[in-house]
Amino acid sequence: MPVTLKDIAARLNLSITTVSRALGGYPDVAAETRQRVLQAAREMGYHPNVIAQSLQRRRSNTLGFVIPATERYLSDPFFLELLSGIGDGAAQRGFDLLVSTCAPLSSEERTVYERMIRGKRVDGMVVARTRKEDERISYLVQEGFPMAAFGRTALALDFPFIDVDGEEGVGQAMAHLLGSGHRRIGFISPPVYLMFTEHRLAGYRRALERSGLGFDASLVVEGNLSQASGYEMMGRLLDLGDPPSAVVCGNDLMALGAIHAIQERGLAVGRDIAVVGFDDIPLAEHCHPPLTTVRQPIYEIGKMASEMVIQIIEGRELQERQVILQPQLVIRESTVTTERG
Amino acid sequence: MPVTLKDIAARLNLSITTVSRALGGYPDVAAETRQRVLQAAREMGYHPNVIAQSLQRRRSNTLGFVIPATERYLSDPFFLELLSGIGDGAAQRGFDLLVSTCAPLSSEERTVYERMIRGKRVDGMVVARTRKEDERISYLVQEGFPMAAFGRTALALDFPFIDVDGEEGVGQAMAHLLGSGHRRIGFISPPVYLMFTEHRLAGYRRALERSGLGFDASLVVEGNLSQASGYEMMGRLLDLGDPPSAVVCGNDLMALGAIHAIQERGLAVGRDIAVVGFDDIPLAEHCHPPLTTVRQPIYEIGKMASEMVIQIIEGRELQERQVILQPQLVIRESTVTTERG
DNA sequence: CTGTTAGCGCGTTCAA
DNA sequence: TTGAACGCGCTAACAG
Repeated sequence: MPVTLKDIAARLNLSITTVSRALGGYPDVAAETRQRVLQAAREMGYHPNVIAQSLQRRRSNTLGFVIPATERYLSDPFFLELLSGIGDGAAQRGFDLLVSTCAPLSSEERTVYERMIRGKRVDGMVVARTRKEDERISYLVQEGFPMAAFGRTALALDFPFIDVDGEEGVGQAMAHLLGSGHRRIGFISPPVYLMFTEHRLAGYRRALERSGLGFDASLVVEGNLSQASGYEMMGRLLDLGDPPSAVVCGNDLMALGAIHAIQERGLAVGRDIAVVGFDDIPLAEHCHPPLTTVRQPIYEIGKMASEMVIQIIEGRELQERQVILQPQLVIRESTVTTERG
Repeated sequence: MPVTLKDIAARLNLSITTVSRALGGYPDVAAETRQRVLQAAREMGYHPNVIAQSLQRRRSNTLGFVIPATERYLSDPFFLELLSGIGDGAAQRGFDLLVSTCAPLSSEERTVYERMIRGKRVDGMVVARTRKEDERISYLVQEGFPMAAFGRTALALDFPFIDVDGEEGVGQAMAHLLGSGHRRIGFISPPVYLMFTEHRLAGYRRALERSGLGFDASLVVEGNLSQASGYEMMGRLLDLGDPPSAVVCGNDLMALGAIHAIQERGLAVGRDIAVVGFDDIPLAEHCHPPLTTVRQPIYEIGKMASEMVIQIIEGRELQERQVILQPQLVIRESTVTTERG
């Protein structure tokens, strides 16, 4: 049986309240009494029952995060990095993290969020991979529930978020490719329902227009962020009568798939076809050739997001409710022509 | 304010008890009363307070999982797949999942486990990446706390686990390489403190001895499961006066790093040097060349593990307390000589 | 400085 | 079939 305040109180002939206060570090407790309580607690191996504390304080000290698992075999390292950022940020402030997975846009999604929130399981939520019309966000905002998102939406809603300027990021990538002489540049797009797709596509489009090349819809294909889809979509681009000499991918995973497709056809990535990704997951550095990509600090964003939610939960004002970070292009060999492929 | 049983009871002029019973599906409630309660609950948007339920039932219906995060930027897709398996298995049985990250072998590790367990936050734990002397397991066994592990230990402890026969898996890989004519085969080992290292190394060693080649310690190097270390360790093997013509890696991530190192030196993976991994993460199929690897069903193992823990929590007997699955070698182009590299 | 009382929201006796 | 009373373990108001 676990030891409770009651047990300590009984042993010391004190009231439960006094024990609670001594342990809680309240000032109105005799120094000697506090010592006795502390020692007894240690000896008896006391650990507070967090559930009981939560009920009483009406605070679970827990954050919720639902991983939008597109495929059954979820494998995007992106989420793991984000998850550890969120978890570490939470842990540093004494919060736990409750995690679920749920297919985005599915009917259960609402249920999963409701269960966490209405059941008082969590005090706040972190939302990732926001969508143009994001029902998760409108639900949370409507409920007035503490939250922070990684990403914006197209909704006219004011909520706390952190995002990376995807238009700028892809703009940098395009400038790099155009500067290297590329004139036909393809784009393997993420699903259009995602908000960041709009930004990244805008970066692509604007760069083309500014350079006077103009937008060519046949060079844009849509994948689902997995390597498999990057592989497939790159195949389609290569099958074009006049295939592109460079391709920008909506994320690193699709870029890896694209590299595979290119190499499988005996072409050299970098020399024959340049490839750019987005994210800079650790794999990007160690694939072959190393991937030029737009870096976003995923871990840090996760950490910031959980810190923001906790600030809100604790009723403190946020200095910055909406943060847009500037990404940075990391140039590696997948866009460099000296590469042997 | 959230609606509670009390609110429903007040509205219907019933006692809290009756409302609770009607909602809980107990038989001793008039059919008509039940209908009224159900309807009122729906109308008022009632959701049970899970925290209060947990306190009363002395069950949180939550599983705990601590990700052993070796690096700060945790990126092994292995854990994401395992996590989603655990989460799905738990969700199917009405359990939530509480997740933390913690560096393995660190001093905080004990604290993290204690916090979850002694605080009654979770009813059971899933442990992954077991170690030869695993303090997490000895702690849990000693506490008699419900748990299931992915992996065995060297401890003389009887606990529920699922594992994959790593000796057999590497044995298959070695048979394949030896059958292809390789005579100098390297091994990029996982950290020796991990239990599965012993099994996989045994498979390597035994195959060499059986084939009469004998074990050569200079062909074994130790990495830390990251691509970066696979890259580095492969470099060391290539720097040998008489480098191996094939290498077996302790996991896929290190294999990807090894491939990078090989290609960077202008050698062709498959033709010049064969590479085998372990895990079959989704990336293995879509790197270049596609990776020959020993497949273990990570998602399914995660699911089984959470199911096992829940069985134990619910006091039902386990049919199989200790499961050892047979892995399967998946042959792809990284070990096939026709590959151009 | 300490104890008594009350209550967080729920489930579970035991009577009626 | 229903309700009153109690307790899960803890914190907070108020006395003393």
